[in-house]
Amino acid sequence: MEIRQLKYLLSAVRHGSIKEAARAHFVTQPAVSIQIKQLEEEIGEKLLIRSGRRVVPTQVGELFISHADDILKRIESLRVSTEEFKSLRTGFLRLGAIDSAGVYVLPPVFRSFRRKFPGIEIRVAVSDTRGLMRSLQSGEIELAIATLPPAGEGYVVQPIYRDQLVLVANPRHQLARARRPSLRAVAETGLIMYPPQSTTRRLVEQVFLAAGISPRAAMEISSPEAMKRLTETGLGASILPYRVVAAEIRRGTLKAIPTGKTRFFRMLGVVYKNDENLSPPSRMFLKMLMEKYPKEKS
Amino acid sequence: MEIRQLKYLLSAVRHGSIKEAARAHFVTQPAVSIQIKQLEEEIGEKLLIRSGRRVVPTQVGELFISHADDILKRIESLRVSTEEFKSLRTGFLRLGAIDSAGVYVLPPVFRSFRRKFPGIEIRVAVSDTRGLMRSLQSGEIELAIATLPPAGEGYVVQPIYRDQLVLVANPRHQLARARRPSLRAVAETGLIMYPPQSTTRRLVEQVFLAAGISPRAAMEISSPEAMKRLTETGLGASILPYRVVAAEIRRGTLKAIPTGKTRFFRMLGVVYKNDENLSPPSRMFLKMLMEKYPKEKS
DNA sequence: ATATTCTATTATAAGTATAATTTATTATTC
DNA sequence: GAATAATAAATTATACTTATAATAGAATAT
Repeated sequence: MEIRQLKYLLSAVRHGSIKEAARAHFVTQPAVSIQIKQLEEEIGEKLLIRSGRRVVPTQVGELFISHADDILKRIESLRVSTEEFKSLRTGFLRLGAIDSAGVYVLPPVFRSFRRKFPGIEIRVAVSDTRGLMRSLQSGEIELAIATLPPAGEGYVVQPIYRDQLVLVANPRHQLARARRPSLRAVAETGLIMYPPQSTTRRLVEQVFLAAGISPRAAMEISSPEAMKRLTETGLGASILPYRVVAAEIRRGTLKAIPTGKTRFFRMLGVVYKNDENLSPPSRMFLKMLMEKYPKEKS
Repeated sequence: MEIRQLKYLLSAVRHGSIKEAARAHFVTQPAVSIQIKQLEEEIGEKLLIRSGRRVVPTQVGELFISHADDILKRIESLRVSTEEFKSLRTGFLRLGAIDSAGVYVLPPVFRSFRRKFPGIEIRVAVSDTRGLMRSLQSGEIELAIATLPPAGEGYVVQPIYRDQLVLVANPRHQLARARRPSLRAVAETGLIMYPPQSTTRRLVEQVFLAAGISPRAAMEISSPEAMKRLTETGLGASILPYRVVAAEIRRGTLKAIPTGKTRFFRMLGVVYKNDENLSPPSRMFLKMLMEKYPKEKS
């Protein structure tokens, strides 16, 4: 049984003529005759009664056309759904992001994506870079906005945002009262830091290590918001994304401490498995993301 | 888009492997690879992610398999329906019925069944309910039209006909001459009854027992026609299906004796093992029977 | 750990077999 | 006798097979 045969049969019954059915499908009359005959042979029953000027379905023929009509409609519906999917009218966008990307980098892109493709459901998983890479590997998400460089091979990595980090402390903290504390002084004071596996933690440590200093962690916690609160409380200084603490600095509850020509920063980037297998929504989101944050040098 | 392609795709996803899908369809691996690739090219989207050891569907792939599954199920259902239809062109309908069902309930259904399916041979075994249940159990018949409730478990039972029973006697019988005989008088007069194992006998006895009376059997015989003849001869009164004695009452050879508010009746119903295993002719007969005698309350 | 086989799976290429279609013709029916 | 469908033979298209290459995990050694 072939889709073609069902189409021809349906057409022949609808037109009441094999000749017309053939014309409707842009084939010759024998093509239709043969296909219908094959179908009849396969099921072992006559489907059409050729009564001279018109062809009419037998009882089994009736059964066939009612089912066939349904089947062909469903095939058409599959076609339509696929087109809708391709044209981004429906579907899912599954991505993951680190905390601060979810808060500062993505929202404007989400907004314009939503406006352009209101039918697509956006699902964001927030985790640290390591967790994101795992989700990427397992296929839970197709895109990850993570701290660069991510661990793992075989990924496409595109930097999108240079995230400035800044040393902050409670204004009455000893570092805040110093004129311009040395890197060594900062290291010895005890910092509130990201956990050891964190990419940002490693980046920060590398800056210290380049100066031959090994920083001491007064406390470790993974949430930047929590780090901020603890720092405000005066538990220690911390090195945080500028955007996370910008409001507090303005308000005066945190003080930005100058670090001379030593600059802390991290690159955020989008990571994905490979171009070929991205779903249309992911592909589109990636495009819009790159337009918003044109390629940065890492 | 071809049925074959949908089958291969579905199979590849279900097995998580193109190789296995090929094996399941008794073709070589490239056959499946190529067909899926063609489908992908036709719709312009990747359907499978070939990630080494396993293949997994893309988002569009998911969409496809859910629709494809449905489409293939419907094609299968068309096949099955056709086969069922074909099998109604020839074959046997084997059923059993109690005497009065064979005479009064079934004939109109037989008539229309015969007209619609002239190629099917109808074989009716007439027996009492117990005998019918045995024949049902052994597979000699697939349907039984019996007195409810039938003994035995694991049967589907559908009531179809409320069979009114009536007390009759020869007009010169002592009960016939009484104004309105009491139930006790009837019991003591000695009745011509069905045999003790008969369902109808038990139903009748229950009515007497409910009034604290135990009826006496003047004679026991299993055929209602015989009971009727014996009653006409004046051998005793009997409680018989109204339809069996309607003509005799009209003719005056039997007299219907009023029993006040005590009403005798029995439910007739169709009994069968279970829906799944019914042959197409039986299924069709059952359908026509239920149309003729829409569901009754027992 | 890292690099290097090994193994299992999928993709590609070329040839073959199968099946669909066309052209030409014959049969059927009103 | 006009119109339509069926059949036959030839052609074209396409699905499949065999053989081989590419690829990605897993296993093994360094």
